[in-house]
Amino acid sequence: MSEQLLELLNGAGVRLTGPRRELAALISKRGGHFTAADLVADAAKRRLGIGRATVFRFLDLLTEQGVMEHVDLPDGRHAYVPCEPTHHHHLVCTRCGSVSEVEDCGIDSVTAEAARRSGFEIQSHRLELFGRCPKCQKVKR
Amino acid sequence: MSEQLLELLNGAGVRLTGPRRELAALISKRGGHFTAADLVADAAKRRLGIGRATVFRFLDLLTEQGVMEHVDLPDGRHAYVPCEPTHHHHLVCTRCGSVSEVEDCGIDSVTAEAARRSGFEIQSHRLELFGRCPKCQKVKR
DNA sequence: ACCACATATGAGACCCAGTCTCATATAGCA
DNA sequence: TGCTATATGAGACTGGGTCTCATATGTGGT
Ligand SMILES: [Zn+2]
Ligand SMILES: [Zn+2]
Ligand SMILES: [Zn+2]
Ligand SMILES: [Zn+2]
Repeated sequence: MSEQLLELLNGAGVRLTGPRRELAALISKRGGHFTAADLVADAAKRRLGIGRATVFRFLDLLTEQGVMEHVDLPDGRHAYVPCEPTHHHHLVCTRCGSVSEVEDCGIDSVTAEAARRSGFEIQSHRLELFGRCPKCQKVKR
Repeated sequence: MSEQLLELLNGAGVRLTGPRRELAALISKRGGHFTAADLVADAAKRRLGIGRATVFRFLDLLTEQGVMEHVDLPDGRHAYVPCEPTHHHHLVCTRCGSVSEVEDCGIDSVTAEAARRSGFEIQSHRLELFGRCPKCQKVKR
């Protein structure tokens, strides 16, 4: 899992440093979305002396490479989620935090219709879906 | 324009105070999206002695009443946009900042399809569209 | 018109996410 | 092994937003 990340970075003319390996491992161990503070805390707990700035720089790097994205949770928090470098949208489980990805599933017709009605020329869009993953649906409310 | 806001607040068991009237006027004068800092600056410029906290409290109040929403601009900035209290989405002009609203235009079928494929039970979604408004399309790049 | 009291306000401390700077360390390559 | 571009850590700094608390004010009842 974290090998994928490192392999990708390797092929992008980027150095494979100690802190980056460790952060990649921490991220893949989380599996779903997380906040920057979560990652910083993870690193602190393991007493790897990784600085705040390095964490943010690494998140930026992954984002540039297209394997990480920002998501604004319904409660307003700002989270990061690892993902594939193709255009897609996120399904975020509001209970356990797991994230699935979906391709467009026809949203292009929605944006086209919105453009037609409004006269806007649409350049980009952002769609996020929030709910309960299959596992969490089985848990009693 | 700002009368609408005040009228609405009046009907919601909320006090019609001086600062609220003034802020309502400033907001309606802006017309599109704005940041909290913009509003604070507007108020400061007029030397109404309105405190930061009051501005944020008023924005929260309007949000609770459903006539204001948060939008995260593509550049990551956090903006507020006045709008109708029904479910809808925003078309934000990235050049002049004006905002249009669109109803769902068929996004329900998109979310339904995503739910079917993923097994998620979808509770809410967020869709934002960014582009150029009709006016700004006429401006040379 | 007045009062009483719940509610709203302003000032400023505070918190948290994210950025910047700069001196030091290190990966990758000759 | 050594050189150099690149990455790092510490900590200052910024900007958005919240909290506290003493004071002010809208509003409903008289
Ligand atoms: Zn779940
Ligand atoms: Zn899409
Ligand atoms: Zn809206
Ligand atoms: Zn425009």
